[in-house]
Amino acid sequence: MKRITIYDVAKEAGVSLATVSRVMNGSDAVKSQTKNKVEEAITKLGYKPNAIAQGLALQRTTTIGLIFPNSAFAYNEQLINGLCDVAKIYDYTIALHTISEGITNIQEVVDEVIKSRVDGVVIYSDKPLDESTKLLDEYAIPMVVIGNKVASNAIASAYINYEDAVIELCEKYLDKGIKDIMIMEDRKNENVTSAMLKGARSCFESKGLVFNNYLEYSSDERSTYKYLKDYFETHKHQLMIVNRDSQALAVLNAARENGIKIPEDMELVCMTDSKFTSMVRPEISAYTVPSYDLGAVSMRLMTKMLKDDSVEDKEKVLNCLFLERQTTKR
Amino acid sequence: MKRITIYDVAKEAGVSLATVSRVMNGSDAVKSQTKNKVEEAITKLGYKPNAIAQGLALQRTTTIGLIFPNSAFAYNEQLINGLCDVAKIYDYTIALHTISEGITNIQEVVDEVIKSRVDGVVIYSDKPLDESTKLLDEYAIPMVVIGNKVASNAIASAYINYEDAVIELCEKYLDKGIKDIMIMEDRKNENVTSAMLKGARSCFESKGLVFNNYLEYSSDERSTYKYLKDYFETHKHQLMIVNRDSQALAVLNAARENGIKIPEDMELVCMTDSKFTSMVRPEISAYTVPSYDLGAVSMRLMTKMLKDDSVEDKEKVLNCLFLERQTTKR
DNA sequence: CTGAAAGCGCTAACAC
DNA sequence: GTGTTAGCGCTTTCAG
Repeated sequence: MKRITIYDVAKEAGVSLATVSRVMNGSDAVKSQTKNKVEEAITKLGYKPNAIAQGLALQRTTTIGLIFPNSAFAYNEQLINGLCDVAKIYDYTIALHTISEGITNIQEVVDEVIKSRVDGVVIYSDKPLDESTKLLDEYAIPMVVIGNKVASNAIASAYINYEDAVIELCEKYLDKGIKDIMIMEDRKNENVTSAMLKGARSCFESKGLVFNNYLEYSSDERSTYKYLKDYFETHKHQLMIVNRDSQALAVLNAARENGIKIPEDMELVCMTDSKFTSMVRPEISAYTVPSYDLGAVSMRLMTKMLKDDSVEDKEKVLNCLFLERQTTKR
Repeated sequence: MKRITIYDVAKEAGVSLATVSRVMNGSDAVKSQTKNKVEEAITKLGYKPNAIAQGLALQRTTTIGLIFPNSAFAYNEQLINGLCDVAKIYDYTIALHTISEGITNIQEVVDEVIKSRVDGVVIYSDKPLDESTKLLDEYAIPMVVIGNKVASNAIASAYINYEDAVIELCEKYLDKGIKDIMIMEDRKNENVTSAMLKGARSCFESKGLVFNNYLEYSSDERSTYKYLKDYFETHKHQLMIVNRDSQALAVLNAARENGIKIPEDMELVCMTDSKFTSMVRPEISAYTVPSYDLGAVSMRLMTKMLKDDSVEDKEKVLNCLFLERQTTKR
């Protein structure tokens, strides 16, 4: 099918292209009679306006770029849904730019994004932001960063309040006299783990204690399990705090195989709930993370920035909620 | 920062815009001296070509649309990675259009896609294709459909060969004299389950038997578990075949709580492997699905269609491989 | 209320 | 080799 343009519609309706444009955009009052003629022509020809040409003429594309590490897809389904749903509500299209840890040159992605002339860009990052994203700032492209606390004029950010969650958790246990709390650190989510450590430290400090109990190991679930299997032969803690479901499972398996009973001998809390935590036995106590909301809020922030660049509150912090299940004692 | 155009570069370098365009596209031989001047100007000004203007001029956007049900994100991380990686290799950008079961009007999404003037569109679908996608065909937009067997001139497709996998599996068990094989059907993945049933039926038939053992229930993991917990009070099978990891977990839990031992009393095979299948105990025997490849192949198919529209083999079928673990007997 | 025409930034003939 | 110019499809003044 030949691509039909606004000219074709104009000819068919016997008006000028300007008039067609007007009825398309519902702008000025067009005489309802001619309006009807035009609309008939549009449906008759099956005309769909060319968003590219509109983009050129208007200097805006109504698409927002999304920079996302592909390793984060699996546990961010809901976040992406939130992002997409809100984008759809405000009639924005999402241009997806994935980055692969250690493979993709971020510089290149940023270049692409700039070339594509998106109206704004949303960046998800588990790690402190790369230098090269500063280029986006220079080009005055509105940005919202997810998972990072960033302060700037044209940059907004949204993230989960892991720090307070850990403070709450530690406080509860310290109050019960439980001090041997271990945080498992995997380097995949620097921001999250640093917030967790910060929370633990400040909580311990507030009680006149010092927190320095954390396990660092090279990540990937297989080796987490293997690492822990050795580790638990000689170690045990009163409470283990891990970040993701896969780590919690590794703890569960490794502990069991070393005769450590959960929750009797050792308790376990996962900071990021997923549908799997309640599907294994024992069910894993965890914090629900408002992942969908995080996406939705971030995109809403973006649309706001795009509308009036004076957004009052450029930093959105979302809290998570503890779900007591079977890996913690009542 | 003011958006700088090809005119600015031309002025800065003291040449015409055509020359700048030439060095950008590395086309004709440009005198290396002027080429240098231009390149200097480009870097000095930080010029990035406007992809929108290019799109208008060239009548192609180098972006391909991806229509994806948001419910499928969680278990298709690798597929998306495959899609993205290959798109990047061939310098295509991906415009993401999500659809929410029962909420999104597919017609609207298709409209958006057409307006956006993508060069092609990749559609992931667990279900038989919707009528409204025919519009894409009418507009002669190259399509590749993932997870669906579709035949047409401008449509290619790629999918996993679940049918043969099930045939192989059933054959093995029938040969051992095991006939009580149950397939669990969740309506979320119509295409997969229908392929599985087809496989089972044809295998049984080839042995002079009739297969009609399948459980249909309204999906979602919670209720799967609850449903099975009741079901296993009065039922037991020699082999259960399920589609996804969450279903396998539900079987595992429900069976255990009804005193059914796996694999001793009942064996279990999951058709779609995930990282969780080997993280639970017992580890779940499963078929590895070449999910990344499925994405990569699909996108490759797309790029091929975009280059020379005469792609010889428009149907790619990928096989899966059985991984024997602890929920099946040796 | 409607039409004519000037861009938006770039590519691709077509000249020189 | 390099410059000129006519579009690509649409929006938006500016006239009428």
